[in-house]
Amino acid sequence: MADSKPSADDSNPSAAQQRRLQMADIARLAGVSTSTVSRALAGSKLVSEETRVRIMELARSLKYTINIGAQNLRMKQNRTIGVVIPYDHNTRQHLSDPFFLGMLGSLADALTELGFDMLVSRVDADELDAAAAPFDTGRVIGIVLIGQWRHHDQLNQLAARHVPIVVWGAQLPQQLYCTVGGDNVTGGELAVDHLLAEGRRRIAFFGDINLPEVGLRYAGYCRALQRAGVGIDPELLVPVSFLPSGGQQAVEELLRRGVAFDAIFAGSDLLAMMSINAMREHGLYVPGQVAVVGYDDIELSSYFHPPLTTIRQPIREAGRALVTSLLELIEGREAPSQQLPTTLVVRSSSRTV
Amino acid sequence: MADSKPSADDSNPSAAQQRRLQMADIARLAGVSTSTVSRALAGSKLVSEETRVRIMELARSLKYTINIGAQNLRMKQNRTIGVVIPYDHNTRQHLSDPFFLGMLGSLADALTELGFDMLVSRVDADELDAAAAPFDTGRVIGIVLIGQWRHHDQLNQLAARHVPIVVWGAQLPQQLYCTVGGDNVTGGELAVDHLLAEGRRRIAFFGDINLPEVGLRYAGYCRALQRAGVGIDPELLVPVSFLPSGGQQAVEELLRRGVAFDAIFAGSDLLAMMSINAMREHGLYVPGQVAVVGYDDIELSSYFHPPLTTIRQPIREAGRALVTSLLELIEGREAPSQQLPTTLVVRSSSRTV
DNA sequence: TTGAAAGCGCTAACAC
DNA sequence: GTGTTAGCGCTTTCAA
Repeated sequence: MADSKPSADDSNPSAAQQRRLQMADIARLAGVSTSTVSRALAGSKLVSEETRVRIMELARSLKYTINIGAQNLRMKQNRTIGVVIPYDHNTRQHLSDPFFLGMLGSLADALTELGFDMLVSRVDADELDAAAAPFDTGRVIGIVLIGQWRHHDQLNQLAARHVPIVVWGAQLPQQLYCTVGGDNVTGGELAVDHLLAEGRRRIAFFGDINLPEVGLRYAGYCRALQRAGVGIDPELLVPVSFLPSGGQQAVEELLRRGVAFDAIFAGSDLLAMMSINAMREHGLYVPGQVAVVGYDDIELSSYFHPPLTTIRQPIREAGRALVTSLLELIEGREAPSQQLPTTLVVRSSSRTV
Repeated sequence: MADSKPSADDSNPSAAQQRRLQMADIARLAGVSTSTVSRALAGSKLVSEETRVRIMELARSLKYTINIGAQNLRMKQNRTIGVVIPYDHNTRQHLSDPFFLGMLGSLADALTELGFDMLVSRVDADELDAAAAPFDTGRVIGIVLIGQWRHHDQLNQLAARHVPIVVWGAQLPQQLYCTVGGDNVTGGELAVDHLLAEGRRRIAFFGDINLPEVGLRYAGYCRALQRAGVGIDPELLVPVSFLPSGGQQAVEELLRRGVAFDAIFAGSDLLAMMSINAMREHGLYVPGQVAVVGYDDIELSSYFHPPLTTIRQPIREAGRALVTSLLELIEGREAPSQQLPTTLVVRSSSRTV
């Protein structure tokens, strides 16, 4: 049934779609060869002004567009970038993290601006090999991966296979792949310096420090405390799951432990917000009794009550940086990992007044 | 330079990428023809068990994957869906609306589940024709468009051209395209019924009722008021821009007008949150003096303070519904527009207590 | 059971 | 300037 004459597919009565126009049709209608049409549409100088205009006119009036698949195949080119967001197999977690979604938006904007298409896929984080599938099958010429998690080794393997890939995340030792990420250590320092300046001394840290980025933020936390001559109390480190109830659990664990604290530095804005809510339920006031600093500066942080002090990750710049690094890689050039500056955004949640 | 022998591209010294493996290579290595490889990889019964296993083994060990572009061209198939999010040319607005981003995530999940790829593109809302580009060029077999805005006519034109397209939005008269949307009228009614039940009578409406969805929500607002025998005061209708300052402006306009109000029904959660903040600055307390109901039930609404009462739009179901309707359309079947149920989620921002 | 050959829709030598 | 021809990487008749 394939390889039949190029007749309309009338074997399928329901699909009343007229056969798609192709270059040969335009050529026939214009009384020229397909080569001429191809050249005309490409704006080649090899075809006379007159014919070119005529053909373009014709194509436009018939709403003919070149079949990109065929063109790509022939030209061995492609202007599609893959964006992969791993998901956790166990929690079957949906794509709802506001920071990741924001990054997706930022990448969409950056790619659109440069005339690239964006192919989004989700893969099981435990099968990160699959992240390269759109590249292996030739659908995309490179991949941006959002969500480094704990998959350093698998990412290294991809890079070793020469898959052009750029990862949003932390720069780690023995890293073969290119990362773009925020300056997490400085981010941690900024947060803690600020809290110290506000007179806080018992600063809890909420986050899973096994995740590279969070680990670095904790390192910044420690460094700032040490520099200020404030001891680091391991009791103040509270590991937090990424579940919606994480913030509540963390606050309750802290209370259960009976450790005194007058501030929280949370690994994400979402976590900070959940924590503030949990504390409110327990009669703890922010910032009066506990000052809170979040991380990311997602859009809603400024609308929160109290408006959230946070470490801003430059998400628009991040999108652009990820894309430009990837394009370097694709061109066969070096793309050094880079850290984007993080900044402290002071709002009410941490102000002692 | 093209059409050269299939030798490695060593004219480009920087790109050390070994030539991509292709079927012919596997065939040669296995000592069979490409036809056999093709059949083996497709799991055809026409090839002997033994050869098939041998070839699959070989392909896997060499990490060979079929070039999908070529396969699609030959088979005239394609498993990619386009998701288009128009942007406002004037404001050059970035993709950051939490509800749209959430929808993007939901679509990604739904498509992944069904084994489709998602090609995301942004187009100028004033050139909605461009939304069909990925379809016209054969990149995708259908399009989901998020953001109906005021572009009813342009969308109708696309549908008239037989572009398989499904739009998230309101169902309008003389509509040629398929929409999936929340039940906006009921949403408006639910919100207002609830506020009335809480004893509020002077309910302001924040939103641009020229947008179809918002207009319907306002219609629901009016219907609920009338049913309760409460008059509709046009002074209470406040048009709001989609700028970040929209909430603030709306609140201030209401105060400037000097109209009394004891409740606000906002066209989106974001708007509700901004309004609550603006009121706080003006010494108005929520829900004490003013009860507030939002719309969408974005993830952060429950973390807001006070937790936001809102009309929930079922975003996960929406993603699935959009996709299944589109697939119907692609199969040449009818896809009636549908409304998904909206529900009232009562939280603190509207409770009189 | 396998291979040779044609062709999906396009582009680019190469000839005229 | 324009047409002829070959071929991008794959699938599928058709013949053996």
